[in-house]
Amino acid sequence: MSKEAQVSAPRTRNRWGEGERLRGEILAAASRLLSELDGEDGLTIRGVARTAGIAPASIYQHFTDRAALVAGLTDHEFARLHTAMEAAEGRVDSGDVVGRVRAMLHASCRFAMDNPGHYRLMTANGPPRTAPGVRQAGPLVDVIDLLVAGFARCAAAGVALRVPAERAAVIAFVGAHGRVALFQNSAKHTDADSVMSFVDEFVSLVFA
Amino acid sequence: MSKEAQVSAPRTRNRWGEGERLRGEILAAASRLLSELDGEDGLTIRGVARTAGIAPASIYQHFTDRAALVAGLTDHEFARLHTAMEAAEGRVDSGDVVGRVRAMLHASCRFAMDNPGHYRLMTANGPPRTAPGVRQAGPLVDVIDLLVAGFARCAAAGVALRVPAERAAVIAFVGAHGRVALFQNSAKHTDADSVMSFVDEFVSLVFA
DNA sequence: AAAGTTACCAAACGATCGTTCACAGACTTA
DNA sequence: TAAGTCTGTGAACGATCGTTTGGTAACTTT
Repeated sequence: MSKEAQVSAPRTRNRWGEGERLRGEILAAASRLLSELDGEDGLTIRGVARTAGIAPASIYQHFTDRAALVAGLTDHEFARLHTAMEAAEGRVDSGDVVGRVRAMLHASCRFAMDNPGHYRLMTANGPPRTAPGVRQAGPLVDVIDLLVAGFARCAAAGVALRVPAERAAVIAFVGAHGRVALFQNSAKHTDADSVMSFVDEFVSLVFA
Repeated sequence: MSKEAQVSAPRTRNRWGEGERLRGEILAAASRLLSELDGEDGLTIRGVARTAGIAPASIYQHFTDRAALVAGLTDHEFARLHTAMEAAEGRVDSGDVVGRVRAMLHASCRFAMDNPGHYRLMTANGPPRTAPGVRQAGPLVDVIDLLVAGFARCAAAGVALRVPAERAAVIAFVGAHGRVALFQNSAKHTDADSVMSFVDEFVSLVFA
């Protein structure tokens, strides 16, 4: 990886009405950059512009400032995680309700382990300000709700839970999250499978 | 918080042979700075010098560069956590082996919730490079070992464990860690007590 | 008192950063 | 063809950064 990303072609402009497309390219470039230099440092306007092959000024047509960029990137990555979990769930036979929950958790772990920089970004920054008293919202809660729904389907299918579905979802997610965090801190990253089985242990723990 | 920390007195020099003292002051200042501007950004050489009331150049007598500074700060904070856990354990009657483990976990959670910036710094950066094959070392493992010892003492005292002490320690720590991470992401930080009871739930889970 | 050591700082270097502003090329409409 | 709009840039601004260099004042030794 040299210092300069690439000088390449002076970039083919987007056509009319496709100005929004650059926004996606910027987010993709930021995502790529975050993979290489993990840690929120280095995620600079100029750096993103460099890896996207555009001028720094061009970013300001889509993001008002750097904070908006990282916020947009965070949303983007949460959306990726969300769809990855849904896709994983969809690949499991719909009769296997427990397997579907496990699949979602596995997908979540794999995402976190494959994208440590993104995961850190997603968990490091607090949620958007919400009015007090109202139901907590935000992308993280959406992810957990996915699990809540999964556990609720288990209960509905006759698989007994030791705790309410909401509680089970938090336990499983928290266990997976913590185990992955421990994984990130371990020098040997070869034991990815053990993370998965650890998560399975947590899941089987909430069933009666 | 104004931009300039304080211009105050031009600082009273340390006496002979007490040059090492500045090192501690630097770490303390860095710790303070990390509390106010949490997030590893802003933890700059110049910023630390500012809050310590010294010149940026003075830092280089104790830390070769910025990386060494944050490494030193990380060690410093891990040591703080370690002693906090030991102190909490010591405050519980030594006959109450389970209570001592719980006290350590509670202390760990409180530290993490009280010092989100420090906690992030400690968990964000991987461990120091260790030769492959050898026992994993590093401050994080030392903290977990504290829990392993605590659970082992439970087993030795006749309190049956469902899993080996090492496993129990990881489960409890991972649960606590994940729950705290979730807490950090929640907008309402008023439910600190619920974190504690959640952790207790994890602990009681590993006992037969 | 002279020499040496320690503790610390002022000033500057080059680099990078976020952000703004005026402007240019491609395309559409009139 | 002329005017207007959209998509993107080049160049510069002030600020901050990490780090180095060459010192100075205080203190200890001789």
